[in-house]
Amino acid sequence: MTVQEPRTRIQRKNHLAILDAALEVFSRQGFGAATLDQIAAEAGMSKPNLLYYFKSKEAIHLTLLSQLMDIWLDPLREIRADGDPVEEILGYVRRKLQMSREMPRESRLFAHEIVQGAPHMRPELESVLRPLVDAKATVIGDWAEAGRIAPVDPHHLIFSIWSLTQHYADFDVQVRAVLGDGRDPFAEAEEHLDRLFRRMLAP
Amino acid sequence: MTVQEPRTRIQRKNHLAILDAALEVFSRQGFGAATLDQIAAEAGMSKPNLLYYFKSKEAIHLTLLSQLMDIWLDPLREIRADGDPVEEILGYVRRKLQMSREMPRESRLFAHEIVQGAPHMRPELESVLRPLVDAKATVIGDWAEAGRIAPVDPHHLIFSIWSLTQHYADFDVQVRAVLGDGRDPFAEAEEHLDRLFRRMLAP
DNA sequence: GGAATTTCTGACCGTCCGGTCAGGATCGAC
DNA sequence: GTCGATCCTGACCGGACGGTCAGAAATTCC
Repeated sequence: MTVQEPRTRIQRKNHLAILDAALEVFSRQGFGAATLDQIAAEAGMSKPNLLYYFKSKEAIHLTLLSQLMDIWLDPLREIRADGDPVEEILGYVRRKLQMSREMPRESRLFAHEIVQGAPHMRPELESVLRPLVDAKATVIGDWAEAGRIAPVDPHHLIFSIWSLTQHYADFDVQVRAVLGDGRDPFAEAEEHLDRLFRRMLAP
Repeated sequence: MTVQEPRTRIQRKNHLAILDAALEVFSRQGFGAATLDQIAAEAGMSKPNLLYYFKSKEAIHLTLLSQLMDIWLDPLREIRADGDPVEEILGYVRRKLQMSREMPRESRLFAHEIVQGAPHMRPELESVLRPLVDAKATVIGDWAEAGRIAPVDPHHLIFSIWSLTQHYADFDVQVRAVLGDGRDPFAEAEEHLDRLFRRMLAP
């Protein structure tokens, strides 16, 4: 980011416009295939003006990714050790599926980054993602040991939740091609996943 | 493809070398971000020579994708209506997970294509994927109605199998970053998914 | 209303991209 | 061993790319 804390009204507006346009383009095409001209056009400004606000294509991408990591993990942070185990995990599933529905661009941006080997995010995977997952895995592991949910590998349970929910955003085209028109993939997914996890976790 | 059925020994060798190199590069970077120079270098030949065998970058990509669709669906085709329901579905899960382990490049190539909205595969999703999935969904639906497995939406069950197994190939970097060194994600996944689907499907 | 600052633009640059081409090297059949 | 077909290369092309720059337009502040 060129400017750390946008001061003027115009700066705030254009920063947002650029980041939104970049999210649109990066999530559709990936970082490498996206072009500054596309982003500039999507944001309704000229390329040099775009580069007045962000010093490079990479800078835009990094800003998006760093904002994303926090948003992405919030639903996981909400899991409470003192809640009802099944309902806590099911709540997490529901929140994650809702994010796939409401923020599919963010999901695809993340997918692009990881599929390509996380060239810009590897450090944060280790320093931010892993500790949080480990903490919550401990909570889940304790629930399993106490017999409050069925025995399960907590890390792989979390992977399962990620993959099952993000699938509906990242592979949206495939899901809709298979289901055909006139169906609501996300509504069906909510019921399906609710059933799946209730069965899986019932002690 | 320039040559429909490679005749000479050299043609066969170079075709394979190019397709393997292209799979490597496309699966890492996606179609748009990959370059012919990278593919040529990976295949150990010059760019003009590469273009002697395939008439364009797109032609290589399309060849890979059309080969992929068949390989990809083979495990699904193997599901037999006259087998034991739970074991048939678990066999499918196992075969699919094995593909993630042994063919992660193919998995990622497919992921890139779908995440980007399937610009080259949309027709085949409708004409090849959907009919096959519908057929197998009918089989699974019959099993559920007969009470031989628990009630489940067959299409979403198939989506679940896809997402849970492909996750270990496509998001390999993330899985390993979270699990840390010295673990075998695929071995753990096999046990985890076996448990998950047995619980989910038990009548 | 005018100076200072911020915002914006058209023209441009070097590089890399997908692809072409003329011709040279190599191979296989006889 | 020679001759035609196949295989391969260096040099090159037009276009698109990320990014720069000098200066014009708009905004802000007094």
